Amino acid sequence: MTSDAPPKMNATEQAYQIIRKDILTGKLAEGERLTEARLSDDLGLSRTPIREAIGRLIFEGFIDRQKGYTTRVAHVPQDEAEQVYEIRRLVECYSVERAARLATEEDIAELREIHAAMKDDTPPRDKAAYERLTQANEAFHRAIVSAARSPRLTALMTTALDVSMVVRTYSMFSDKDLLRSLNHHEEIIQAIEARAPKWASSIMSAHLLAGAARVAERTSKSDPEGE
Amino acid sequence: MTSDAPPKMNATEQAYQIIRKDILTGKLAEGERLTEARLSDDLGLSRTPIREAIGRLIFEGFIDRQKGYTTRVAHVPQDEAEQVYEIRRLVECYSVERAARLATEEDIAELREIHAAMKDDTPPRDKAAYERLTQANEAFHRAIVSAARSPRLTALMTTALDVSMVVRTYSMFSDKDLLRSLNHHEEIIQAIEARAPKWASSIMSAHLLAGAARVAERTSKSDPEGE
DNA sequence: AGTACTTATTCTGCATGCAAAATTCTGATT
DNA sequence: AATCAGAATTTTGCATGCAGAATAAGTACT
Repeated sequence: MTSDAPPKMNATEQAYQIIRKDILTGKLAEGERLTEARLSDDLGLSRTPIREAIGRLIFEGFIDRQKGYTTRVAHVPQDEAEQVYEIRRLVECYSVERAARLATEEDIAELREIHAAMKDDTPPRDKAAYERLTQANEAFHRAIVSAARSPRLTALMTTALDVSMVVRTYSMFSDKDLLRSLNHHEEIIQAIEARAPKWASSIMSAHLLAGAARVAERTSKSDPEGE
Repeated sequence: MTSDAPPKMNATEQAYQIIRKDILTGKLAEGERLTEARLSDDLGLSRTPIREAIGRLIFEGFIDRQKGYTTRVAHVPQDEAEQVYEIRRLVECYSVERAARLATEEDIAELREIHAAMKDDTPPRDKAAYERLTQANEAFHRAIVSAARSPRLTALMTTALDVSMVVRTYSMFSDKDLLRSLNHHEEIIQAIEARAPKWASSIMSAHLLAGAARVAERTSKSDPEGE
C-alpha cells in the first residue's frame, strides 16, 4: 500500500508532490540544503521538472532561497495545519459570501452535482471511496471559490488547498465527521440558493472550524512535542 | 520614459514582469492564445524563462491553461483592484492580530525603522522619493505579515497582492492620502507594541479601506466602462 | 594557529534538442 | 456541403549542455 505513485501525473507534479511530502514528513529535515542535482538523482528525473517543483515550493514557502545558490528546507511550524484552517476560513468565508451573491445557475448545478457524488460515498465503504470523497470535497470547495468570480481569490486558494490536502492524508475523519461535513455542504448550497451571504458564511465557518478541531485533536495526540 | 527595464533582473523575472504588464495593459488581449515559441521570440529569450514565467502567471490566474496545449490570456475583471484590497484586508487584519500577539522586539524595531524611512519621504519631493516610499510601504506590510509567524500567510502575500501589480496607475495618492497612511502605520505599530490585536486589526482595516476608496475613485473616473 | 587570498569545484540560470501529445490541415465519403 | 479519418504540423514536457556565479578547498603569510 501507499504505492509510490499513481501514473497519471507529469514529472513536475510528481516531483512537487514528493518533495513537499518529504518536507512535511521530515524526511527532508528543516534547514537541510537542497540541490537540484541531488533531488534530480533521488527522484530519477531530470533537473527541469525538479527546478519547476522547487520554484513552486519556494513560492509557497516550504523552501527558502538564501542569497546565492543556497536553498534550504524551510521551517514548518507545528501549528501548520491549524494555520491552514484559519486561513481557509478567512478566504472561504469571504468566497462563499460572494458566491451567494454572484453564483450562476450553472455554478449551483455544479455544486449540487459534486454534492450528490459525495453523498453516494458517505460513509465511504472502502479506500477507493474515501479517495473519491477527498477529491470531491476539494472540488466542492474549489467550485465555491470559483463561483466567487475573483481570479485573485482562486489563486490564493490553490496554495491553501494544496497544503491542507497533505495534512488531511494523515488524519482520517470518522464516519460521524464525514456525515456532519456532508450536511454542512448541503446547507451551504441552500444558503447560496437563498442568496444569503451571511448564512453561507456562517456555515462555512462552522464547517472549517469543525475540521480544524478534528485535526487539532489528532495532532495533539500523536505529536506532543512543543516548538 | 518608462524605459524597457532596469538591468538588475534575471530572464525569468523579466519575462514575468513584461508578460504580466502586457496582459494588464491589454497588449495581450483577453482570450488570446499564447505559445512559448512566440513569446520567446518576442522577448528575445529562450523558452526556459518564458516557461517559468507562464507557470507563475497561470498560478496567479493571469493566464488560463485549457485542457491540452492551449493557453490563453485570462479575463481580468475590472473590479480587480477592489478585490485585491478586500483580500488584503482579510489577510492583513488577521496577520496584524497575530503580530500584536507574537511580534518580537526585533520585529517591532524593524517596523519602526521602515516607518522612520517613510516619514522622511512623506510627502515625496520627487519621483525617486515616491518610488522609495512605495518600496518601503510594501516592506512595511510584508514585515507585519512576517511578524505573524505563519509561513502560509507569508506565501499568500507573495501572490500578486499588490495593487500596483494589477492596475497601472502612477502616483494615484495625494500628499494628504500619504500623510494619513503614514499616521495609520504609526498607530499600527503602537497597537502592536501595546499588544492590542483588535486595535491593530481595526486600524489596519481602516488603512486598507482608505486605500481602496482612493483607488475606486480613480478607476471609476478614468475607466467608465462596465463589465 | 588564524586570516586573507587564490584556485578548484559545485551549482544555478539559460539555451537547445528531441519525442510524444495536441492541434490543424487535407481529402475522401456520404 | 458536412462529417470524419488520417496525415502533417505545431506545441509542449522533459533531458541535456554550457557559461558564469557562488561555494568550498587549498595555500601562503602574519
